Amino acid sequence: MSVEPTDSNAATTPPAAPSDFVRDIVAQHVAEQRYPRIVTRFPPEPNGYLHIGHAKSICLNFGLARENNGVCHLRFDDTNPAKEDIEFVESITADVRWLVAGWADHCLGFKPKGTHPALATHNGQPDFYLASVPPDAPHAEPFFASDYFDALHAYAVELIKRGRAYVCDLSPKETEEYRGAPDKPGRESPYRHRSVAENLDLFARMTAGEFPDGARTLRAKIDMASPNVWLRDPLLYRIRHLPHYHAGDKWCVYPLYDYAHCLSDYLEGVSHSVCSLEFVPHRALYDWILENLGLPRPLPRQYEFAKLVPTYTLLSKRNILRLVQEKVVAGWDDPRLPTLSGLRRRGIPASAIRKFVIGVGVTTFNSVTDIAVFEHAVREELNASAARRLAVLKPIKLVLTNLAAGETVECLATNDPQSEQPTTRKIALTREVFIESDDFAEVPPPKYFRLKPGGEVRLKYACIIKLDEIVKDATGAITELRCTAQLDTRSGQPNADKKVKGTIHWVSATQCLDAEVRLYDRLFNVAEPGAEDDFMKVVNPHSLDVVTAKLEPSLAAATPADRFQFERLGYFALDPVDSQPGKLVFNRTISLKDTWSKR
RNA sequence: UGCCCGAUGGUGUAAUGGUAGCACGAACGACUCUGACUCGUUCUGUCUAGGUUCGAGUCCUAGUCGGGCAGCCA
Repeated sequence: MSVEPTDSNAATTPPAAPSDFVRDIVAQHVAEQRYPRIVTRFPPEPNGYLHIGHAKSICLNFGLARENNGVCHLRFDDTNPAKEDIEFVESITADVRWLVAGWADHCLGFKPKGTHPALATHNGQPDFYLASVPPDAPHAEPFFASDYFDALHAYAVELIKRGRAYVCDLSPKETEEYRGAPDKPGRESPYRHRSVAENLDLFARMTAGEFPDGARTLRAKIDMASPNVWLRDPLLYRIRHLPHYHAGDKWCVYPLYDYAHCLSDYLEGVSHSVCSLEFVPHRALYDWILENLGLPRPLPRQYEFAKLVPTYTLLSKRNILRLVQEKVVAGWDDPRLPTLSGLRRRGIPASAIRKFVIGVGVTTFNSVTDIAVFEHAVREELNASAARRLAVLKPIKLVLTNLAAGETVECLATNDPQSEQPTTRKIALTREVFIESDDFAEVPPPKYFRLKPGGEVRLKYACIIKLDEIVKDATGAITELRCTAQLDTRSGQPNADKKVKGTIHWVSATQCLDAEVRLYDRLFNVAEPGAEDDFMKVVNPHSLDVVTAKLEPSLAAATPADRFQFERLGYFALDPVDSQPGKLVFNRTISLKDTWSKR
């Protein structure tokens, strides 16, 4: 059967659920009931801040969960005590919760604080398992791979007993030499054929701290001639005499990523382990470890997708760190950075980030996404939700000569023109007002609709004015514009319908607020800063312009949660860090599209 | 010169052997008390060469181009 879609319904039809190769795979597994439940995970290492690239992974993993009545675990992949810190688990947790709030909160999986995988029996076999709880359950916390160190160690002993792992005494340098090269097979370690008993003994002594860092490793016994170098007896455990920020000082052997990740997924009952393309060669190892342990429950599988690469931005932790350290930006949450904390501070709604990253789709093709797509998503969200206000960024004084000094003319301004039933507020027109200096030109270019000598414009929500005189000081600088207000062109007055080509924004010079406004622009001058020899050479020196603006008085009541459109200028929000009552600081989230200045 | 992966307008993505569509972008126009929004028109595409088929973006073969893989990082 087929039903012809009608155009009249198109606007109200909700957008189709996302469709991509990962969702296709999951749908098939749901259909064949391969897993008791769809469980995904977002597994950051707590060694930096999350950025918009992570948002793509978060939205994919949480999206998979919410579309399949599943759950997505936030798990810290913290197997390297040398790099990780509690500071990052806090910021990452806050960022994830902010991003999914109101969209997939109900899919976020935490676990009871302090719990570790429990040993149980599954189909008559011993099995470790750790179930999730909702994040708002009492004493809930995210998952930590470091909570699995006991289970992981037990699995390692099992691999040794099965003759699938051995303790190797090769030094780091020797290990590298024995590994060979992608086009050249490796050589077997001389320690590869130790007895199970000897391996068990040595691994126990490694764990007990008998050997110094780097002296020995635990390795999987796979195939030193494999064309996939990750299968050439990969390291499972290394010795690190270092305390761990979460696991404490119990351990001096720590598992490596490939060993810990697949088993962490299994322990949590993860069904689909979705990661980025650089892990494709690791997939064979992911499967090998799980398949060689004789595990009783259905095994998770790894699927890979291409990372997000937006133009005019840099995403790697290393590069962002350099921008922070060299003080190109003020910190990890600088509003010019693509970090989630930076974007949030800039005033960008989480919903806009979600709309963007979901909209770009999920493929296995390395692509570059035009940042304009992101900017469009931000404007679309804000246009629908931001309250309209009047503000002047770079003021020039204008005197309405036919108004008395103390006289005020009450005007009604619309708060939400996109709404079905717009609301209004009162603003005062006075003899002296500020207008934007860009809205006046003594020598106007062609097709200039704004204020010019002898010309007329409308003051938004007020009346049409005519420019009579330009007053300059001794140096020739303009000090004020003297105009006549045509009060009968106000809304509701006889000539309200009079048309002029230009409408400009303004604020009363006697009833206004001063505020610091930070005008942000892109951080780089080239589309692909990462492709430069040194991205520091292409930093945009004008990425931040700080002005003292004049705001309409109602903005004194603004809170950091508010989003505003300063009409004809852009979208603005209070800086949640630096703004104080009485000393307001606004960030420009994004400008309005400007098809005029482009000419 | 080993192995793996990929290739659809300027960009991103859809089409699962049967009309190459959507979005961003750009240009032009309409509307406008935001040069915004909205609306309309237009623009540009299946890497190449063979093959299978009634029919190929889709399947096969070869090539070209691009990405990835040799951390005791994740």
